[in-house]
Amino acid sequence: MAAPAGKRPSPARDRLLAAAQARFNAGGYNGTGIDAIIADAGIARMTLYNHFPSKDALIEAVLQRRHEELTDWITRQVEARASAPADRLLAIFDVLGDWLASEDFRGCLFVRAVGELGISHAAVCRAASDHKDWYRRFFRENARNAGVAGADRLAGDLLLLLEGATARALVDGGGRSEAERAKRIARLLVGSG
Amino acid sequence: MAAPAGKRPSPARDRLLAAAQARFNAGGYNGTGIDAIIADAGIARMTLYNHFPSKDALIEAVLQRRHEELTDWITRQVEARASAPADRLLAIFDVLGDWLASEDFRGCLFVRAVGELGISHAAVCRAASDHKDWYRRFFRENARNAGVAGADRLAGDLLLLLEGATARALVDGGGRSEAERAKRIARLLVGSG
DNA sequence: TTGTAAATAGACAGATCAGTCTATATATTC
DNA sequence: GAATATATAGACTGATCTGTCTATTTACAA
Repeated sequence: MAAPAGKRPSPARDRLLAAAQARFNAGGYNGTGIDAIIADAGIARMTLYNHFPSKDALIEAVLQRRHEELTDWITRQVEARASAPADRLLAIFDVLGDWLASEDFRGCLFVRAVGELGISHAAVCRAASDHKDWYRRFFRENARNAGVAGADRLAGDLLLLLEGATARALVDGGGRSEAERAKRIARLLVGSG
Repeated sequence: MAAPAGKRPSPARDRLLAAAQARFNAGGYNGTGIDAIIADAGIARMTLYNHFPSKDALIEAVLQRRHEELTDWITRQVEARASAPADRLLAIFDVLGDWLASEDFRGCLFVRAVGELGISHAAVCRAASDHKDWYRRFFRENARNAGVAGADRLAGDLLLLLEGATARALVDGGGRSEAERAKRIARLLVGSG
């Protein structure tokens, strides 16, 4: 059974990344030990280090996995809810509401990674920046396709709203209503473009 | 020389809290060890534990200190920039810009504390919630005094903007322009009240 | 001066951490 | 069946962590 140690998919690697993501989400990065992760994943210690050279590398892989998982989910959810670009600009806030109101919501893994590890971890900062850029592109392209003037500015505005609702939901809960609040403001911005 | 161990001010206690705040800001809570803090503060290990029973208690004290420091500074800055309630609703975003653009800005210590320590630390969650509530009250009272309709809703909206700009600045920098972005949206919301 | 309380340096305990090593087991491919 | 590669349990290292203890020193107050 192949797998060049850290690249290709494998059952153990999948369980490892899933367990690590759940643990990091629940307990933070520095607050989560390797032992808890491998116990959850049901794998041996060396299996982790055969796939990843270090905990830092595992964190980066978790963020990459989270990026794909989250953007795929959002894309599917938005497409299922709206087809017109202008509608999709707002529909993403309904999807956001589902996430913020979900049981295990604990804020954005990327923002938290920058806050906790930050400065010294260039790869983590880049992963977070790339992830947020995905939303910016989502907004900008839908804004352009909707014929909205000032698509760049609008994209930045909507990204700020999305981030704001996420942070508010982390600290004080009420994720659904914070997402609705963001959506209402977004509608105003799209309309007054 | 008095000081009932953990309550009243003392030079050592002040230096300790200042050093702890700077270290937590730069390296996170779990990522910062006691040794680094006492070395920066230039105090003995036991001096810390004479003032605070645990690292957790120190963290809570740092958050309390930060709350007073930050809200005092914002109050003074806003009052120096605007006197009319309606103007103060927007002036706080200029003050925010100064903070987000400052050298050592590393996101909101309260949001980061919830993200990193969260769940298990009730006192930390409460401190963060209380801190954010200060902004909400600031917005709400100024909105009421400005005669704006729907002051409660507006307060929540402006708080979301403030939080969004802060998170955006942490991940991608550009604090000044993110604060200006939030201010522009805020102006729209205040106007369309 | 004498009494009281705080601050000091530094050793220490006990736990936990990331990461390494070994020897065994398992499963696939030729 | 033989060869190859991965997964396994678990011991182990060395570092780091929070928190404790002791013995000394400093400094203020009566």
